[in-house]
Amino acid sequence: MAGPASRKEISHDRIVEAAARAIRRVGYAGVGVADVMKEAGLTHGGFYAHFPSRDAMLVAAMERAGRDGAARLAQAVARRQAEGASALRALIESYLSEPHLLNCEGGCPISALASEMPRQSPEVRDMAARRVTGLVGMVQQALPAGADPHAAMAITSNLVGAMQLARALGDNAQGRAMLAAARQSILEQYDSQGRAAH
Amino acid sequence: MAGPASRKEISHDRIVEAAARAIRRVGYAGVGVADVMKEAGLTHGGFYAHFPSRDAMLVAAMERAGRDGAARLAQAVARRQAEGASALRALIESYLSEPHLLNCEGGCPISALASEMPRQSPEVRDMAARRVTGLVGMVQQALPAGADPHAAMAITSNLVGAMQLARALGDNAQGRAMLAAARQSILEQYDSQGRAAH
DNA sequence: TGTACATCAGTGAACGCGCGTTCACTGATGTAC
DNA sequence: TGTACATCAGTGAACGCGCGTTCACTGATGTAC
Repeated sequence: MAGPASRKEISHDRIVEAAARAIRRVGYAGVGVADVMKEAGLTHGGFYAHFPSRDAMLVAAMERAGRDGAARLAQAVARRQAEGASALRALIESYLSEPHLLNCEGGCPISALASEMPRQSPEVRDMAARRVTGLVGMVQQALPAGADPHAAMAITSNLVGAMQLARALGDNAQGRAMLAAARQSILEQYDSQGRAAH
Repeated sequence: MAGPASRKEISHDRIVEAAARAIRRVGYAGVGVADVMKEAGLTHGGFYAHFPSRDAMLVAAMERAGRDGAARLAQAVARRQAEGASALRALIESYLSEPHLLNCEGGCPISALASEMPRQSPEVRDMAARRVTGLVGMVQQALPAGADPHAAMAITSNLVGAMQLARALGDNAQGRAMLAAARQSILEQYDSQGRAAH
């Protein structure tokens, strides 16, 4: 990544970025090579100078989406912690927030793609599994040092499940109730201050 | 549904059943009209005598999958309750079981399809939302009478999230750990006997 | 600095292929008398 | 009971269309002298 990026590297980056957004917006099965290239400002013919196959693009897109999603989440968490929230509360309230509910395209790729993962190629599945492990790790770090790793896994599955069900129900009272229920339940069980604060 | 089923009704039923399995196996985006008809023992040409469109089939398939999944789950729950488990424990251990992890095609359509739901037609989304509400209802009934409805929502999202992440991780130690973590966490928080029993 | 050439990134037409959908037809089932 | 006809469920070929992939070509960039 160091050094001046060549013209091709710049294009490659734009393609990956477009693909990372596309998989979260329309799903693995919904992304087309031509659409992604168009969104990157190119024509479809040049695609195979950048990737050996559509599947290889999916792998790169998943990696990028995971990295971006994690970075964005970390930012939101830091903001909330600066306002005095505990690490866990900051994470839970950032992840299960209304902006994240609405912004699937720019959010966590696990919530956006979880049920499609078992149907992907081994390469895509491996990358996806790594992203899941990464999210569990972020949750683990928000817990007190030495916390049971099972807690981080359980919280992660609750985060992902709640966001997906909320999106399935839609941007309405039902969807928001799903997010609120999960926030409340997790904090009640795992946040030392319980649901008292905020 | 009463009365002797006509030849066409029998075929229709076989098509819906095949579609209900197909959506859970390959996802909404992965099912094709011809595949479903073939699995039902018919040729694709006759499809439009049964449904006005592929999308209408998806709606019927979702309804059937939800009904079947719920019935199968209720059976498993009853079996476990007969062995002395609490209603909640029976539900959690049935849903987050290894057989359910492996049998996506015959299991809960919400776990199989959650992340694809926001991308479907209004008709499919409506049916899917009804199925989500149904699963929340089953959890609610397994909780003590008068329990906070938020608890049922939180538990449901944890169930669905854990099953999806476990499937994403695969049928290995990681996947099974995800299921175990969620089972433990839910029972610890909501089962009156905590994690003592069993 | 200027010229000639090689390299490179991207273009756009073309390819097979499988999809959802349509439709003329077939063969079986049911009905009328 | 037997015959003639109408109805019905399903068949299989065909349709446009969009997909992933390939490839001959173009025009810009970089290099040699």
